[in-house]
Amino acid sequence: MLLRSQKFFSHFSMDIREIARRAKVSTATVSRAINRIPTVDPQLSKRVWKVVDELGYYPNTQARALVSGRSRIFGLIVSEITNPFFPEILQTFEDLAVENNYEILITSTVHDPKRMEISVRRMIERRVDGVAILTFGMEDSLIEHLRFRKVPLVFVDVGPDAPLVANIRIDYQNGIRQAVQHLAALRHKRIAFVTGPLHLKSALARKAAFQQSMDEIGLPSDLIIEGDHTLEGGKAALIQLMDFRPRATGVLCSNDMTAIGVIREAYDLDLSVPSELSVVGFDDIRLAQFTTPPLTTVQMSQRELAKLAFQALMSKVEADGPSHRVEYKLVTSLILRDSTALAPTPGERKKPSR
Amino acid sequence: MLLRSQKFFSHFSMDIREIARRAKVSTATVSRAINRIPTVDPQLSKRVWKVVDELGYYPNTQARALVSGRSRIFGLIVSEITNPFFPEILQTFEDLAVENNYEILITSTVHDPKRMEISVRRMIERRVDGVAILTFGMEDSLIEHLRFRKVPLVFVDVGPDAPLVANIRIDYQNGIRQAVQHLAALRHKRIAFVTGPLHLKSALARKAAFQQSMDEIGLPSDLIIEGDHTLEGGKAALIQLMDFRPRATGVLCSNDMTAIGVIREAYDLDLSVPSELSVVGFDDIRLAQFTTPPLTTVQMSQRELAKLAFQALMSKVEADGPSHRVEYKLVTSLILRDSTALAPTPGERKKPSR
DNA sequence: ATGAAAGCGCTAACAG
DNA sequence: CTGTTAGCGCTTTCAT
Repeated sequence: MLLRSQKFFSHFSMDIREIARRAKVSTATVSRAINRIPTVDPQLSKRVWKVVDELGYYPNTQARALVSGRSRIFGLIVSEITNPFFPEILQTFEDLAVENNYEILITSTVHDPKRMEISVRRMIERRVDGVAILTFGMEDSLIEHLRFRKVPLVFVDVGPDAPLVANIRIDYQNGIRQAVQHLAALRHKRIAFVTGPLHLKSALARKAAFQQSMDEIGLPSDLIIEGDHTLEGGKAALIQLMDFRPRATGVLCSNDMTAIGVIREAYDLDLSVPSELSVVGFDDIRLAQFTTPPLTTVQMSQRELAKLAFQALMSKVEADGPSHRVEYKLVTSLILRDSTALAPTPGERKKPSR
Repeated sequence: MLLRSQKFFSHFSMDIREIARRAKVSTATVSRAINRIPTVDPQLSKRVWKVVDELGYYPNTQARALVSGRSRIFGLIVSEITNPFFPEILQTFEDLAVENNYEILITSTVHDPKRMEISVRRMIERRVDGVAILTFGMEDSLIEHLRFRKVPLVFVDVGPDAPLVANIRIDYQNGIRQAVQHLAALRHKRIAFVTGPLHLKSALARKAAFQQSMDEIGLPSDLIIEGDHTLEGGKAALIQLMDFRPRATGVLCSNDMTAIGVIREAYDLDLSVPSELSVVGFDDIRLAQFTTPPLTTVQMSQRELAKLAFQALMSKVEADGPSHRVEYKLVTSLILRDSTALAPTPGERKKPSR
């Protein structure tokens, strides 16, 4: 009671009733006007909007969500925000959220099973309208929690095949084939591959794509080193690679961080990139443009990926009928920069070892 | 009616009443038990929790927020998520959010005044409990919207001095002085500074700190080039710098991206870093570890900054009384990596121009 | 200590 | 086309 009377004095907590009163209409009409229901009399609508603008009224989304049963929030679960792969994705989600009047509930599992669990709980408590799961690997039981509550889901590569679950399949082969053929065209014969952690589907798929691409052009894919998608892994991989004879003159990496590690180790070994060693990455994170030299890499467009994911969620939410299962495809392709060059002629080394 | 009876069959949309029924208590007791109000009978509490766990009940945060008047959401407004300065900050916010049972509403203005406006609107509509504004520059009128609604705010460097507004002041001087003295100790006499966009307070402050630090040790600060905090700006700056005689042997940059641009241009000019040119950055973004060579830079801890911001908001929210104005301080300091070395001896150049 | 009941701010039947 | 009214799921007096 006291609270309500206070509102007469400070109108910083306006509600729809107050607007109704001042515009001399019912709350229903205010609601309709604000939601631009076409059937409202333009006269009344104008009156309502006038008051709304004058008072700086903003509808309370919580209340809306409560009654409408839709929060207009999408969850986004990533494995680590600081992984350079994700900021671009988040930005794209943000852009689309603004465009479509949603909010993003971002969550970062930091590879911790407990955090994943919390992550899912948070999504459910906030009653998100859908979740994009961009973490490489997640407990099935957690996914069940979401599916149980009929929350639309979208995965990359690893999603279960079920209703209300969309899947974005990455075509690794295309980009990796281009990379291999690019190196081959530069007369590289000894082309190595540094893998990611081999328990990840995506890392496995990249490796397989490499092998197939080498097969296609009759080159042996015997120079395969296991990495872990980190800079340190890339450094270690190059060191191992130096022991092989004949030496690799080109290295294709399972992701960009690995490639950056390779470049870094090459620098430490006084091995010049690209004149003595060509390096190709994968992902095309923003950082790839900023290395010295700028990295030739296989692009897997983060913007495109995010767009597909967002659209997948939107269509599941808007869809009334039993939504058809949809598969989305994302193609990869090579981006040429300066970390690749003609293979060095055998026997000739530009710099003597220091 | 129909809706309610459906719930008998599919319990995926449990509510507090259903829990109450099954635990044979009132909804009030359920609420109390869940919120761990100490006065509830342990017996009843146990009964409630049993049902809650069995049914996988998660309270509806929207409803909670509606009645409690607190959303447990903090807004975070940044200028661009893809700016490498921010992911670490967001991750820290995320960590603290999990710890304290909040959510983060992230918003990215992408330097667009319209987006800023939308950003503020979104914050208000979702009834956030506080907003951290980490965008360099924002319309006063927008800030007014938030202040008007008594939303606690925290700024970095640029906040107005008002109640409910916290401010984090950065001590640029400390780190920049260390950088200057580091270069001086390496016998650099010609030390240049590449500024950021000079309409930004933070850029101005860095430049001033440089000038003062040079003064302190009796070196002239005549080599100042205006940059724009981008890689391209850094490249352009170094080109300009090459015209000055005697040439600069050390360059301090207003941020890391600029420094990376300088390194990149040096590479293009076949000028070796650090043996012919020492480069120092500012911010210590993650990327700084990944450049070739790794960048010596002034650290402004993003984790620390984020922590201060989050705590500032928390304390404003929890505080009941008229909150005392608080100023937080963040100190900067030099991180040594490999982009700096002894100044080259005059007259001696290792490589002839190519 | 527990329960009944009144709302939080909004939308959506349902009447008129 | 507009208004009345019954909730959405929860917390919180106020009685008991």
